[in-house]
Amino acid sequence: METPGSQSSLHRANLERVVRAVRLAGSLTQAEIARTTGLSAATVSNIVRELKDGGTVEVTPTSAGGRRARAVSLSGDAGIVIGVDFGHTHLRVAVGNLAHQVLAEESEPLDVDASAPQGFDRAEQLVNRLIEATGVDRTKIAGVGLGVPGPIDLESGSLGSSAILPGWIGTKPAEELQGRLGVPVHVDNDANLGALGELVWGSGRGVRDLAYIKVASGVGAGLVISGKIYRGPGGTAGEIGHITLDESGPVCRCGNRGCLETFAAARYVLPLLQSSHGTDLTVEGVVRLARDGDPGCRRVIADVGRHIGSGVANLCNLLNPSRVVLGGDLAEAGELVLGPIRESVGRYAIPSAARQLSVLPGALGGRAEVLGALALALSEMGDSTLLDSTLHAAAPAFT
Amino acid sequence: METPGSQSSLHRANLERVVRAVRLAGSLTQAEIARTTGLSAATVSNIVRELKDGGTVEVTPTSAGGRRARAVSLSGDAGIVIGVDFGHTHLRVAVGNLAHQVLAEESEPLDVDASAPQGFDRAEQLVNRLIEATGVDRTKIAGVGLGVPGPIDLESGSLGSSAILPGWIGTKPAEELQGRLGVPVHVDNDANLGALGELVWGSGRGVRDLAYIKVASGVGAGLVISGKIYRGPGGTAGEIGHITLDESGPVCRCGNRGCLETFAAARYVLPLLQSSHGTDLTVEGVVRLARDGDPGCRRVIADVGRHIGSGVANLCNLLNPSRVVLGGDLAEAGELVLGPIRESVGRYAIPSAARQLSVLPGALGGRAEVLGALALALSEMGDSTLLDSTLHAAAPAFT
DNA sequence: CCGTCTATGTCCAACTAGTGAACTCTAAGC
DNA sequence: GCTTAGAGTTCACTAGTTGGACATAGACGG
Repeated sequence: METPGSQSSLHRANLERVVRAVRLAGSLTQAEIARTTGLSAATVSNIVRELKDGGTVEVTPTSAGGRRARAVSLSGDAGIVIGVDFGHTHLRVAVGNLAHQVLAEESEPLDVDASAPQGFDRAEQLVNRLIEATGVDRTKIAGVGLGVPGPIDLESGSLGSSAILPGWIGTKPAEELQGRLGVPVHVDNDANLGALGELVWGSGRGVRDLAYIKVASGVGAGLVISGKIYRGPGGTAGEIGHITLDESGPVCRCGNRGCLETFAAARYVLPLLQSSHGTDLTVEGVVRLARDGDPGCRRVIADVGRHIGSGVANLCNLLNPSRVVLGGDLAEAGELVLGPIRESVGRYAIPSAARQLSVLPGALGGRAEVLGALALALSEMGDSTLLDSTLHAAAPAFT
Repeated sequence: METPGSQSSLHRANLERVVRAVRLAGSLTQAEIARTTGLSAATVSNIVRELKDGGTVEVTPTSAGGRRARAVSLSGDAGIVIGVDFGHTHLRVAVGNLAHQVLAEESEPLDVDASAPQGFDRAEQLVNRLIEATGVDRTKIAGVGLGVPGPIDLESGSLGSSAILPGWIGTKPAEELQGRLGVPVHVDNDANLGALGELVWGSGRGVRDLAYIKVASGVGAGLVISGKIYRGPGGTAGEIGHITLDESGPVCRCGNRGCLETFAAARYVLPLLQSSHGTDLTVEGVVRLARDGDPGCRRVIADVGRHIGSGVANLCNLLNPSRVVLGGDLAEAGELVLGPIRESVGRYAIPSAARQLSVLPGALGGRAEVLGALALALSEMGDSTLLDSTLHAAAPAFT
């Protein structure tokens, strides 16, 4: 069964091919599947029957455009995936199906002082609430994607140092949640998930290489290379927030000086405006004021943009992505921040690398990470979990 | 024949599997092939027969250890690949076979004033000389890898601006050489090929992610991600030489200021020593003097190392490779330059990314690029050229 | 309203390719 | 000399894809 290179593995690959084609297009007729996958009509016929029997796919006898085409689409309840995202102040949960449809989504404020167990309790409750609300079958849950705002150690799966709260350091979020929900949980940091979210549903659609830059309390980047998250051998790729811009700049929480983060992250930038604009400013507030014309806020945002642009220029020289997507609250500032970023990139990156680059704001706002968590669950389960169930379901029918 | 998902494609994949297993191990018995590939003994038997008939593989009736095992190895003359490398002052050619053995290698000085056609003439001659010297069959040449010291435009295949000589700009080296030699030529820049060379034969063996930093007249990096050269969507990834270290630093040939290159490349560094050490210094000379204890040269090399280290730290934060290999003449300085690099990396990179990083000197010296060109020819042809010939050769035997 | 046309989906026979089991072969060990 | 164990081969079987024949049903033209 598990032998690579056997015909059954080929069959499996073909099943995946069909499922993927259907998923990408949303709905296809068998003839279209045959054309896009390159498989013969006969093979497609067999595979579709098998998938239909397994419940993965629905065949609607559509009498749509023409003669007698039956539209094949992923059946909505074939499998459910869940995305959970712990933010600095929010907890977000989304429920989706294998057809890449988001069935429900909800967020609630997360108390900054909450301990890790409390956080997981809240997450579990919210997940349960959404499951009930959408009325999906719990046994259909194929996987959960989990986003945490901090580095995850690949080997141990534990949360590293620069996380939101000291109390969460060393916890193993995936294990924790898996224990509560009883389904496989895959975890990654918020920047990577944001990248994945924008790639699948947002500003990164249609691109294979993408850098998602998230500016919030810290600055991080999620890198997508050839359609996959790139984490690096040690799992800490994308730490754009700690590239050095000024060797004698402000001391950063990482211990170095003049990191990009010290010029762009909320915790370092907001204090600049405290004396003039009061102490309880938020990034959102600054953005709102800037849009309304406040010159101080505009200036600060532009400066942040320029610094981010320097970092992006480095990224651009090294990796040459075709698209950079800006996420986080700051992205709401639109051209006020994107303009300076582009200007900086144009100045500091080599022209051949900068020429093809497009810098866009994220299209999903704060939802990027939850949706990315959904996408993670989908991609981590491969299509294989789905297909396994198909095979198992189909097997009795043949004996 | 070209349909994906068909049995023939499966068969092809299995052929490749076997060839790869044999190549990696050098020599295997059929039973061992079966174990490592996961294929059944019967299948292996068939595949080996097919490959043997096609001439790709040799079966030596070894009466080695035990009962009756026949060692299967790639036949040395099944296919020949050639690597050609144009350096700033050298032309290097290597001839190898599919078993990853280098059969011959030769270099000669290349006149810096040579025009592009002269250069290609010389390359053609040298290739012919080596082919004769090794006595290989010209018809067995499966492909040629070509290295050029400048950026290659992916679409047009023409040489970009920052190349060695103005006269070469706009030429299409691959076409040029392909026309003369009559076999497929694949071209890439020297940094990428150096990375590939070190990956396959040098300091990068056994690693999947590698950054090769070449310091010469310019500074460039070749990035290997998941075992493959990463060029980026625009083909200009790895331009580590032009990340900005000091916004008000020296003006760089790229138009920006304070690029890493202005602190590390020969053309900017050698003048520093001119007043004290004379005008006709070379990097090699500086390295030699430094090893003999010359304090000025040591200082300059250490400074270069520190600056390179800053760039590597950025690279490390963004990409988190597990290994960085230093190439070019400067690598000969060994610890004199590696020490400061490591120190800088330790200072400017975030600890979790720096921890697992090893910084090594290249093991191949000036040969890295030619050998990389060989590897490029091997990888570009995939195993498929090889397998095609097998299939074609085998086909008549069946009819 | 009816025949023709065309694209869809299904069925069947042919073919490709991998697999387990039985078999042969060789050298080592007792 | 006999046994044994691992290596490689052969053969019958099975899984799975494919091309072609066939049935179907709407569109189009008369």
